[in-house]
Order: sequence, then structure tokens, then C-alpha cells
Amino acid sequence: MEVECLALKDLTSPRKSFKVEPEEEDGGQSEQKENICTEWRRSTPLKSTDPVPVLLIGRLGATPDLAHITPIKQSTLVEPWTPTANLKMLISAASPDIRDREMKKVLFRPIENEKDEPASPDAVAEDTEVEDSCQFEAAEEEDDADKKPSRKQKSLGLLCQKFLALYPDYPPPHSPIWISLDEVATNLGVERRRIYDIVNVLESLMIVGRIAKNSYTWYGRQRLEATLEDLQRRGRQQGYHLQMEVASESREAGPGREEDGTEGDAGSAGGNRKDKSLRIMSQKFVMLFLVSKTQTVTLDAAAKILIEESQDSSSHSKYKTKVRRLYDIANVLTSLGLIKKVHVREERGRKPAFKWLGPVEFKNTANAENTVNMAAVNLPEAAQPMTSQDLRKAKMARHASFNIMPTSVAIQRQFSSAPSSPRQEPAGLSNLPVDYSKRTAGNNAVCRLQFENSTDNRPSAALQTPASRSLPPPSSTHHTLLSRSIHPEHLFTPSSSPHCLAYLPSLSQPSVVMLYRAPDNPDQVPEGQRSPRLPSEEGRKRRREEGEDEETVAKKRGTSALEEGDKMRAASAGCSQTGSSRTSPSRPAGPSREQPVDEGQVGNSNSEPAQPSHYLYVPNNAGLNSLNFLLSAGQSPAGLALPPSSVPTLALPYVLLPSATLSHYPLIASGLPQQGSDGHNKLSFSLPAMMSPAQFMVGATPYGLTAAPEMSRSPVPTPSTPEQSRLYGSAAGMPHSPSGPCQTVSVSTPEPLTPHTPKETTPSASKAFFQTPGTLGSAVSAVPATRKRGSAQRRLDVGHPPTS
DNA sequence: AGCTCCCGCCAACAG
DNA sequence: CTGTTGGCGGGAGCT
Repeated sequence: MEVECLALKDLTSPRKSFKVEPEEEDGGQSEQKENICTEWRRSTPLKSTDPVPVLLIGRLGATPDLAHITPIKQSTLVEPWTPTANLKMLISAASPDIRDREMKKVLFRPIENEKDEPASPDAVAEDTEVEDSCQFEAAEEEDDADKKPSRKQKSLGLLCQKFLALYPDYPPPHSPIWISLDEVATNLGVERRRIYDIVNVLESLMIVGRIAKNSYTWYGRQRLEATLEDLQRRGRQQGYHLQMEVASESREAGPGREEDGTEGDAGSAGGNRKDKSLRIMSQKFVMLFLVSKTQTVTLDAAAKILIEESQDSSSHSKYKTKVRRLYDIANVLTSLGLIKKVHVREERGRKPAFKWLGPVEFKNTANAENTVNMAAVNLPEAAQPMTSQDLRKAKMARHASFNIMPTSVAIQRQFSSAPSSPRQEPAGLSNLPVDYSKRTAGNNAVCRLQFENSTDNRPSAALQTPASRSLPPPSSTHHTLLSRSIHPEHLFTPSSSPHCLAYLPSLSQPSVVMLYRAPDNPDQVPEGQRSPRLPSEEGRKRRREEGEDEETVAKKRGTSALEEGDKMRAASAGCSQTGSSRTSPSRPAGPSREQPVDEGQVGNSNSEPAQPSHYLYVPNNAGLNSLNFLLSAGQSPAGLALPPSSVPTLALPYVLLPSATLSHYPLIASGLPQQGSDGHNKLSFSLPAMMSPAQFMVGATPYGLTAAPEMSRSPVPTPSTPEQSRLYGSAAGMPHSPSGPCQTVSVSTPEPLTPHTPKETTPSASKAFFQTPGTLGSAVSAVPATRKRGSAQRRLDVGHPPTS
């Protein structure tokens, strides 16, 4: 078969299509500077759980050739890529629109560009400038240091985006993704304090749930709709809608407090700090939007209403403080794509306000489910709108309710007391997924893609041809290759195909790209699936999990290497089990939006052994001359053995693709579907959301890793090299939206892959991929960075980039 | 000058 | 006591 090489370029080239905003780029660079990520590597792929051996990747990376081969960049080594940059990349990839909108508006203000450019010149890289920039940056860190990162670059909103980019919007329900705040902070190069701000807001929306100290579980947007619905209900019960009206009226009247001060809710009532927590405030703030007719809330009004009872609002300082907090919350919500900043004109002038972009109407259906998750508990009453009379009462009630967290949350909190031990979560934990798509690592970066499931259940798939799809899944993991025979189209079919090829434009030249297909989802939902939008029921259904399984394992976390190792093992051991078990319809998760798939399917998928879900794409530049091929990640060792020189020790199933094939696709991770149709939906949810279906990770190659399958299990303990550390970013895959910009690519193999090893493929494979990173991640985690504490604490290591 | 909001002190909490 | 969370508000960057 012919293999054409897909150069990264090819992949990347598409990226051009995206416009890169200057900002982004800039930001990226700058960001890099800022955050130097010390070690990105770590991030564990989301789904680390799988035992599957991943391998190759690391190996490849390791291969000198690969890494170095690409001369292009020095960056390879150096670059500290900016997390942000990746993010941006992702975003842009996902949906330019979104990016533009939100990013520009809020997050990235045009400013950033400063230096980016410079880098570019050097950068040879064909593709992405970004990398280049990164490279330079790396080199220049110091310079960078000089320059301070603009404030914007350090903004909470941007940070939040980075954070969100680390995880999939719709993680497989069963396999929770474990989040270590320390790791996140380290990865993002910020102090923990900042992460708390983000996490608290995310927790209020149940995007994350607290497990224990320093430990959170990532739920993504799966519960978001339900949560919002619940909040809406609660908001009505509380009478917020009335307050809003009042506020608006009063607004005109004067700054007086709209709300009565009586409420004692959370703040005072609890007495606890927690009551005043950002979490509570965030929920209230969101409630205001959800009950507002205009869906627009001014900061002033919100502050007043939220000041609640406690102090008289009169205290100006209180007000100011409240407003500050609201900005913090608003930044996070903006990053989530739930609100956007606007200005409302009033007599006096314009006041800052935020408009709700998220869903406002929820299906009842959702309710049931939602309620479960949510704290619905509290609310005794139906949520009827209250009359003004009731307001007071309502408020009173409200307080109480406020205090209560959503059930889940509450529960979690309880756990919090639990040992923080990193144990994995039940499902799987993943560690940080890494995501930034790009990592500069240069060529070495590995991208992982998850494919979502496509319509069919088949596990495999990653590369099936359409026709093949229909066929029974290939049993074995290994694929063969596809060769040219495959048409690009076949390879990637957006809509139909189950798999997406997610490509991040950002990757400038990844030497290796991993494609990952989520094992499970058999069915994909073509349509909405990905959409960020929440809510529609459809969505939910769709969402389902894709690869639930993957996650299972994982996690990795920062725990000590040993632990991780153990965990890994355990996981791996368990994986098989888990997978199966999970397979069982995990549905519990409730409405998953993404895929309509049934659980059953899932189960099926699980059952099916074979296809590899992940493929490793090796660009020709990688050193394999002209070969472009995809290696199945899951694979068993059997696959092919590459020539030593090129790739030492790899034995993998692989698929060869004509470069052309890939070239067509811009890498997209997914595109967001632009679904524009829905109003708000289109909005962007943050990247992660988009990615949901497909996830991919990009990482630097782990040098240390061996390709061996085992890898998954045994993480490499030490990734010492900075590079390694840096690596992974995971990007989430976006859902492919058929229509959307994103391109989904489905890869099909004419021949279904022949699987050598049936088993692994699927989930395991995926896991493996993730794991690999995870492995690294573990190492990473090991990295000292972690917390510093105290006032002194803060400054992370950031300053010291690990970079080599 | 006003809006934003980063930064980090330091207290509440948890173990 | 040590370490984690996170309230809080000074003050600086940005518009």
C-alpha cells in the first residue's frame, strides 16, 4: 500500500484555515512566558485508566529521530509551550466563532499580541507559528520573564479556559476523571489559590465535584443542564425573578439595594465562610440569569441582590468586594460560555452587565434526572414564581436553600474530609488529561484523539471505512493499514463516521499524533452531539459516554509514583473488569447528552474486544521517512515492528495512511459543530465542551516511555526530562459536528483493522493512550512543584521552568 | 478616572 | 501543629 506521508504539516496546514487570532498566538506566547509550564507532561490523559499499553508514542517520541528529526524546531525541546497557546489553538480549531467571540471579548483582549510575532520569524515551522513562538519562548524564557505577562494573560478567565481545556466536556459517565488541584495548578503554572476560584465556581455548576482535599472529580457538562435547571427552579423559588425586576426598577431609582437586605442567607447565616463561598455566590448569580427575563444581569444588581442580607448593602466596601467576586465568577462563567459581558445603558451611563448565553429552558425530562443530581433536595416547593409578597418569604427560604448545596456537591463535600488520598476514583480517574493540544514539545508531541463513537457501535473503528463499519468490527486490534486505498473521504467522514480525527491545529508539528477513538460509543449522534450546547435533551442523550471505559483506570495523579504505579496496576487489573462492569450501562450518569447510544451499546462495545481505538499517527517527519502511519494504540505488541532505527522497538498495529488523506483535514479536533441553530448553544462552550466527543491529547513524546504495552500499567516513573514533563496537553476532542467547522474525520480502513489482538483494542487501548500520558503524568505529579504554601507559598515553580 | 481583577495576606478549617 | 481552603480587599493594569 502506498503510504504517503502525512506530514504534520498536512495536518497542520489546515490550521491555517483557522484564523489564528493574533491574540491567541500572542497570548500563547506570552502565556508561555507566563506560565511556563513546568511540566505539562504529566497530565494524564483523561482516561488514563486503561491499561492498555500505549506506547509507542512515547517511544516514538523517544526516538531521537522523531524528536529531532524535525529540525524545525528547537522548539521541540524547549518550548514551554504555553498552555494558553494550546488552548487557543484548540479553541480556534473548535470554533473560530467561539473563539472570537468569547475569547476576544473577554478573555483575550487584543492586547496580547505583543511579542508573538517575533517568534514566528524564527520559527520555521511550517505550520504553526505557535510552536515556533513557543520555541523561542522557551529559549527566551528569560526574556519573557522580562516581559511580564500581561495581566490579561493571567486572567482568571484565561486560566479557566486552560483548565477547561484539560478535560472533556462530556467525559464518560462511568469513569470519572480525577482532578488534583495541585497538579492542575502546577500544570497551569498558577498558584493554587487561583485554582480554587475556578473550581469553586465549577463546583457550583457541578462541572466538578469535590471528592476530598485537593481532589475533585470532573463531570464536565454532563450535569450542567440539570444543574442549571435546578438552579432555575431554585431561583424562582427564591423569588429572584422578582428581585431582579425590582432591581431593575430600583436601578433606575438609584443604587439602592435592590434586594432587601434581609436575607440572611448564606453569608451571614451560615456564618461559615463557606456560606459566603464563591460557590454559593456563583449559584445565586447563575440563578439570577436563569430567572431573568432579559437574561441579562448587571453587576450592580447582582451585587446588591447577592449581598444579601448581611450587611447592609450600604457598606460600600461590601459592595465593592461583592463586585470583585462577581467578576471572578463571571470570568469563569464566561470561559464556560455561559455568559458574556455586555453593557446596559442606563440613564447614568452604562453599567457592566452579563448576558446569559446558556440554556434557559429545560426539558422536564431533564428534571427528573436532574433533580437527582442536584440538590433539589432543598427545594420543597414547586418553583412557582412568587409574588412580590412572597418575596420576603422566599428570600428567607432561599437562604436556607442556598446553603444547601446540590446534593451531589454536598455529598462530595462530605467526602472531602476523607483522605485526600489520591486513590483513584472509582471509575477511573484520569488525571489530568492533558490537553493542550499543542504542546510544543515540538514535533514530538503526540496527539491523541478519541473518536467518538460513531454511529456504530463498533468498537473499533477508528479507521474503518464506512463500508467496513458496517461490518463487524474487526476483531483484532491491529490494523492493518489502510493504505491509500482509502480515500480521504472515507477516512474521515465527518458526519457519518464514527470517528473523528481530531486534530488540533495547534499541533504544529507534532511528530506523532495519536488518534484515539473512543471505544464505546457506538452510536454517535451525528447531530447535536457535540454540541456544546447543553441542553437539549437530545444532547444529553447523545452525549453519553463515549469511552467510558477509558477512564476507568486512570488517573494517575500526582501521587507518588509508587502509588500511581499501584494504582495503575490496580486499574489495569481492574480494567478489564471494570470495563466490563462499566460497560454495563452506566447510564446512571443520567442524561448524557452526547450520544444517544444506549447503554447496551456501550456494553456491547465493551464486550467487543478488538479494535484499537487509538492510533498513533506518525508523521513522516518523525523520522520515519515518508511513512505516515497510524499505529493502533491499543495494540498488542504484535503489530508491526518498525525498523529499529526508526523506531526502536515498536511493534504495533498500524495503519498507513496516505498523507493526502490527512492533509485534507485540518486538524480539527472537532469541530464544534457550529451549531448555530440553537441560539445559545452555539455559544461556545468552552473548548472542552466541544471536544467532548473526541478527545485527543497531544503531548510531547515521552522519551522515556517504552512503547510497550505495559506502559500503561506502569507508568514511567520518572520523566525527568523536562520535555517529558511538558508534554501532554490533552485536548479534548470536540465533538465532531457534522456540520460544524470541525471536521470530523472518520478514518476508515478498508479493511477493518485486523486486529491482532482483539482485546485490547477498544477501551483498553484508549486507556492505554491516556495512560501513557498518565504515566508521564505521574511522573509529573511527582514533580515537586506542588504546593507551596503559605503566603510565601505561591509562586510556583513556574518560575523555573522545567524545561530543559 | 473608572472599571477590572490580580495578588497574596491571613483566617477558617481539616487532618 | 501543619496543611488546605478560600474570604477579602489593596492596589495596579487597562480602557
